[in-house]
Amino acid sequence: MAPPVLNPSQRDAVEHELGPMLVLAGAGSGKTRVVTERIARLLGRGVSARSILAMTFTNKAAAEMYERVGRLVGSKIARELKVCTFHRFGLDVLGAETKALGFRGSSFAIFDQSDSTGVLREILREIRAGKSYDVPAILARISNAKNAFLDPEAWTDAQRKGKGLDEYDEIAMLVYPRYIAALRGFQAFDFDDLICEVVRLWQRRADVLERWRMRYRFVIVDEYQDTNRAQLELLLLLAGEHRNIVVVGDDDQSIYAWRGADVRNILDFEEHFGGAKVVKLEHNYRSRRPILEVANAVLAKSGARRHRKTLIATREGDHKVEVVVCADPDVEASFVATETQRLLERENVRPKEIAVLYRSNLQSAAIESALKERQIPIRMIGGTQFYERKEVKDLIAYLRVAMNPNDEMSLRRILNYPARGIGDVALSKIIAHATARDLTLWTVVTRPHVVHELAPAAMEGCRQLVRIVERGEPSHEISRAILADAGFKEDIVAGSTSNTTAARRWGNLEGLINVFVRRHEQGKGDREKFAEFLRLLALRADSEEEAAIDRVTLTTMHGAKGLEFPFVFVIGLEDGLMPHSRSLEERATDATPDGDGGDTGGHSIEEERRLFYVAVTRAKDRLYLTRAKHRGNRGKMVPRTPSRFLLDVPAELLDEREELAPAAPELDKARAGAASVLAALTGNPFAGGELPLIPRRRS
DNA sequence: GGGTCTCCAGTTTTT
DNA sequence: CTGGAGACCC
Repeated sequence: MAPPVLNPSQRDAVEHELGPMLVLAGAGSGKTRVVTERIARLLGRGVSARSILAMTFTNKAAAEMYERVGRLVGSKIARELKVCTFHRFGLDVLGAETKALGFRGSSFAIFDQSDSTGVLREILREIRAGKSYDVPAILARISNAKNAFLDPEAWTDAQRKGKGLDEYDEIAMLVYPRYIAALRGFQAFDFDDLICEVVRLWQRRADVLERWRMRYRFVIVDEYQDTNRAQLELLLLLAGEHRNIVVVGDDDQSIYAWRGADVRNILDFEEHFGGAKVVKLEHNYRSRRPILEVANAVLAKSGARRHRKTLIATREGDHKVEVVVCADPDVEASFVATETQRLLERENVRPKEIAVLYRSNLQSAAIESALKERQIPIRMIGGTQFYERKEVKDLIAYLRVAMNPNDEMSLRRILNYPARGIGDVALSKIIAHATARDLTLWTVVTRPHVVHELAPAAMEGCRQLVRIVERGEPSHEISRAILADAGFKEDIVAGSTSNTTAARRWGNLEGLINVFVRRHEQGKGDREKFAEFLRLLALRADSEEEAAIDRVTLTTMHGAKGLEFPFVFVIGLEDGLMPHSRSLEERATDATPDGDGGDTGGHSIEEERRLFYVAVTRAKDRLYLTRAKHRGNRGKMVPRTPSRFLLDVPAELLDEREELAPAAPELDKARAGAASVLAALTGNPFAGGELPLIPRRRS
């Protein structure tokens, strides 16, 4: 792929030694290579591996970087480096500084979204019963405030100064301080805290900051365009003095403003770190020329403030990018599936070389079934993370309580799950009793008879729970016993709308237990390691890798960032979907380039354009862009206009054709049916167990 | 306390 | 058309 010799700008970046540097790395320009070679070079120049910190956004990116550096310098030295996600780094700092934080004990919990949502829901119930709010929406606002490094007061000020405060702003401002207090009550941090609390700690404790500054003399940040204000503050504190900071990123691939990323970080890097060297990597080693021409055409129309870059092709090609205009989504899906099948059968392409990208998850179902009908193996990226699934979290909560009965969040979660007669009334009585006497929740649950007027059923429920939890030291065997005793299977069957969902959920639990078994076999099954594993689960979204599998990838355009495929379909290129209608609603008034008016989350049309650019640049050899002329909108079919981004591309760069009717897959139905049952398990990365037989739900 | 019904809304998502 | 959450009833 990339030539063995570095090009001049790459070499420039690799050889940089001291002081700040911004590497503007266009899509496919070999940035990971630059980062890894630069680390190797630093090491070769005598820099101690222990003083190098490289931060990324995802575990996957961190693992890849670590692995590639290892190949370059040997795993022994690589192990001394700190290569991790931002959040992991935050966790390390907080974990090492529990004393300075004034914590009781040395550990704290990490809350994921659903934990946080639960806490917030409770707060809302307390303060304003009656009206129902979109709790995740409020949480998102609080999260945005944290990402912008605004505490409740600063945030309130900023909000008041800005113009339109809607109901949700008001309510979010009201609950923000309470939310923080509630987390502290649980001795917990949410994801955002892992960054913000480090900054706060460093701000008030110069001595602590100094230690970390001394420790990490060289800081490298990947995907810098995705950093938020809080992360910038962290970097300014950590590296502002020695200024050995290298950031790598591409403002043209900034697609996460809606969750707090602030492109201004990369645009204004030279102001934040004065005298920074800037290197642009514009040679693209991934995509063939016709694909890059489309990508460049998309960016050429950008009205955003940006570091100007134009991708330079290094690979020729004679297939123009194809635009396929389909009658409707069914035709679109059947086109994708038929063409995929053709590639697999006639052109000797492997499934894993193909990807289908869409703007919204809603679009995946049609493609998914069209491919399944033809028995083409698929893998879907995204969707609910394994460890976020309800049933998985339920079992984990049991284990956490078994490990540590004072884990109150987990205890509350399982107290009445599966239902055992402890409803709202009983729960409030138990909590009231505990609070009044300053007892832990667990203490009360083990002695339910002391609670005033507790219903006999609830009392029995408590005893039952205690029996289940106190079965013994948590392990994979105990996990199975918990599932059986607590009645997970029965609850899942009763609560599932279909046999396949029940099978999938039960399969997830089997998968989780498989993970425990594997850890046990690897000698990581002892109490300490198991407890630590349970505690940090929130941080490992994608622990198990399914890299080797040979399947067609289905993912959102967001999910595709950082990936590449020889053959790519980008579907649904219609106004309203891409760009998404939400981005079109935006008040046309505040077009301030660095407008902080974007508290709405910053879904600008320009971000949609960049998203399209990201999608296009995933393709190495061939790119198909599809759209439907009609699409169902809540029931009825509505005519659709082509995406404005498609219209931004000169017609001569595209090869357009129409697809009017679906091509029927040639295949007998019985086999297709069997395929879809099997496919129900494909969402499970650990699919190892057999499909459990679950009785049909009684009707 | 728990099961059923109805109504509403419906981007993107890592840690 | 779907899923989730709240209202409502047993």
